[in-house]
Amino acid sequence: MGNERELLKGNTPTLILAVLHEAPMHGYAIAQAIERRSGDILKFKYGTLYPALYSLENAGLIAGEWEHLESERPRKTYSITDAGRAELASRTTAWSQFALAVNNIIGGVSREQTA
Amino acid sequence: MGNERELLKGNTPTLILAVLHEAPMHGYAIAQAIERRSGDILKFKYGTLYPALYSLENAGLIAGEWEHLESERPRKTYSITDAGRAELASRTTAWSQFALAVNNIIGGVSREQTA
DNA sequence: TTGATATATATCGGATTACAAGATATAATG
DNA sequence: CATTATATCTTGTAATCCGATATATATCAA
Repeated sequence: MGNERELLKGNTPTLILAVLHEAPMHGYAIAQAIERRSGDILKFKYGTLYPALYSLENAGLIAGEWEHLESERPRKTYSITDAGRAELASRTTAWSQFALAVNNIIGGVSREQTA
Repeated sequence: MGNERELLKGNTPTLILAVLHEAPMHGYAIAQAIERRSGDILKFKYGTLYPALYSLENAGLIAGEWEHLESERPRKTYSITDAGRAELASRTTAWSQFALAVNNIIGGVSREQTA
């Protein structure tokens, strides 16, 4: 029953939008950015990442463009769209409310532990 | 794409263990306690609750006992076990780390909104 | 040359999870 | 009598993440 991995569910699009909100990036770099910024707590798997990118692009929240540079593998760089920024705002609000609600319930437990 | 419901994924057992950590309760009361304490942000559905209770009982993290009171519907009251308390501690730690990691990534966005 | 490692994208199937919907049943209230 | 609140339970569906696998290039070491 120790599946902390389930915690990620529902937050993948939020995290992708959040890193693209600061700079356009290609898939591999997005995964690295999330890992680095989370202090290696969140590890993005490629079986999760790429389908999520297609879904976001399909929904018009991000826009991808292929780059064919010489002496490098072709890669697709994504940028956040206006719709994506609106979605991000809505999702960060939802996350804050959710996190607050969870803390209200488990708060007593963690207070005990640190006491 | 507006499924905040997915946020709950993986946290259901944590929330149940957290409320049972304070007092034994039967299923219906657990759902109410979570709703109330979350300020009505978290709404527990019974198709989620009861399977989760069986799973937790099966794993030895909670213990259920039927009460057959006169002039009342039979109901099953659950208590948290020692193993459940250990699991709760582990899960609250995992949650705190996860929430911190997410905030590290989306933090910039919410700071913009409140600025 | 060969092997390992890092970069980079992509797909499929399995497992887990939450929820909607519906069934069942009692007590209290209008 | 009808409705609402209480209380438990099951089934099927949809969503999501991840492991595994495949492809392909560049670099570095043995």
